[in-house]
Amino acid sequence: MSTHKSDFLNVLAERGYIHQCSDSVGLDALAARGEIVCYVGYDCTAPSLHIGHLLSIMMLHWLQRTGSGKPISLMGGGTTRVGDPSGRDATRQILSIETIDANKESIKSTFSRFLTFGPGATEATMVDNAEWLTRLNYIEMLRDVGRHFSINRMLTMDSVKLRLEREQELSFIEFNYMILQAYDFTELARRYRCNLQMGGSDQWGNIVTGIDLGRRMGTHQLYALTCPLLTTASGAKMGKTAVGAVWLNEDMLSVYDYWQYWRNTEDADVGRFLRLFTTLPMDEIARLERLGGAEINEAKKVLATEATALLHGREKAEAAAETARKTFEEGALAADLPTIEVPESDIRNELGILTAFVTAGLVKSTSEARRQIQGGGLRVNDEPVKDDKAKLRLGDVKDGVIKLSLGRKKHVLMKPVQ
RNA sequence: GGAGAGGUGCCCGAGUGGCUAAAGGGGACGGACUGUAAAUCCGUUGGCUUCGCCUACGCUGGUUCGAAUCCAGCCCUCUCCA
Repeated sequence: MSTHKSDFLNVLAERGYIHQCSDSVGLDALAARGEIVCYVGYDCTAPSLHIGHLLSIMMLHWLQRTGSGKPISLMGGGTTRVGDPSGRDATRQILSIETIDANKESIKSTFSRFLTFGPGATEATMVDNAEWLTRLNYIEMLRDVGRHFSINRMLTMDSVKLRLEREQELSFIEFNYMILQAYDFTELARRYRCNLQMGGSDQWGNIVTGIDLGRRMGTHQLYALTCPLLTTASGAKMGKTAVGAVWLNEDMLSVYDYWQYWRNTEDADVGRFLRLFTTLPMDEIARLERLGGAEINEAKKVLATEATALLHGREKAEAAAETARKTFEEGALAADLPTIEVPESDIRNELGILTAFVTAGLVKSTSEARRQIQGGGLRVNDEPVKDDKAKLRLGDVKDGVIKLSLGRKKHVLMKPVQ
């Protein structure tokens, strides 16, 4: 099964991370000598990375873990000001510099969970391309870099071509994105002897453009490695939950909800996700994958706990598992469920059921609450709500809380406080 | 700058004066069935102090008893031409 010389490529291959590679033989040789310096770029378009970024982070993790080289996580403080058109139908909203900087700060912490930072040969580094991109001079840039780009070829790149075919606007600023990303690659090659860029399969064009630019500008040989764009077995894009995107920052998605996301994996995805999103040994994964029928739920729990432990730490992951066990398997009240506090006087004065569910954040509006009641989707202390004029009273408080539920899976505890 | 096409709810898309809170589809949410899965079936999908009221079809005005639908101006997108 070991088709490569290096642990790095063997691990990536057997776990299913590899989509395309510009030169796997050449890259394998570098990896075997531990000479890879690899970067992945992350745009700062939101205050948190999400589950879609996880694959490339895991690849950096494995690079470090196999001792094959040095990971660099590049914050796109500069490129985010331009906006990547790849995989986008419409122009990105141009973000303010303050927003980008705030996002950048908020994203950074995620990496320390997966990578060890430091000056060593296999220790990770974090850089921000604003550092060099914002200092570029337009005319110099055109002369030194721009002359290496052929518009003819740029127009054939998917990120550009798709826009044009769909008759969606592509602004000049976006058109420049790939030039900046290509330039980043050469800049990192110069500064850190970076020789590999990884990313999602939608980044292939941008990365290969960078390799090309490197050759024309006389850097050492550069390599590209992309991971597949993930969808679930039934074809849906990954990363959506009831709550919204699956964020990696804890303040945007609770550990419990993150655990739940993995727990609800489709049967057909369990093996694949165990390989991609946990670091369990392959034979253990093979064993879990063989579980059939209802037993596969055990594998899903392992997946959830392992994946959560990587991001949030084992202690929190196990607490989430325990909360889920109490809630689903015992039907008991788990104190760790999301809790909101309300003044006790509100409940003493009888809180309207509609308002209560809106306050708890389970529904967006009282109208939605009404509809959910009609459809039988709201419960108080596990009893279905039948009347939209019902009130919460002090008598509903059990063990200090009132349990509000939307559907079978979403629960919020309402806690009266003085 | 000129000519033409177009801007509808989360998205796609029908609708060319009242029966339109706006067909149909997708997505999403809920219910049933299960295994906290998938598939399937059913329901819901603007807001509120909900047997009523308010807000909504790019924006602003106008015509009309009545406008998403007609008129005027403006903004934006696309195609062709200069």
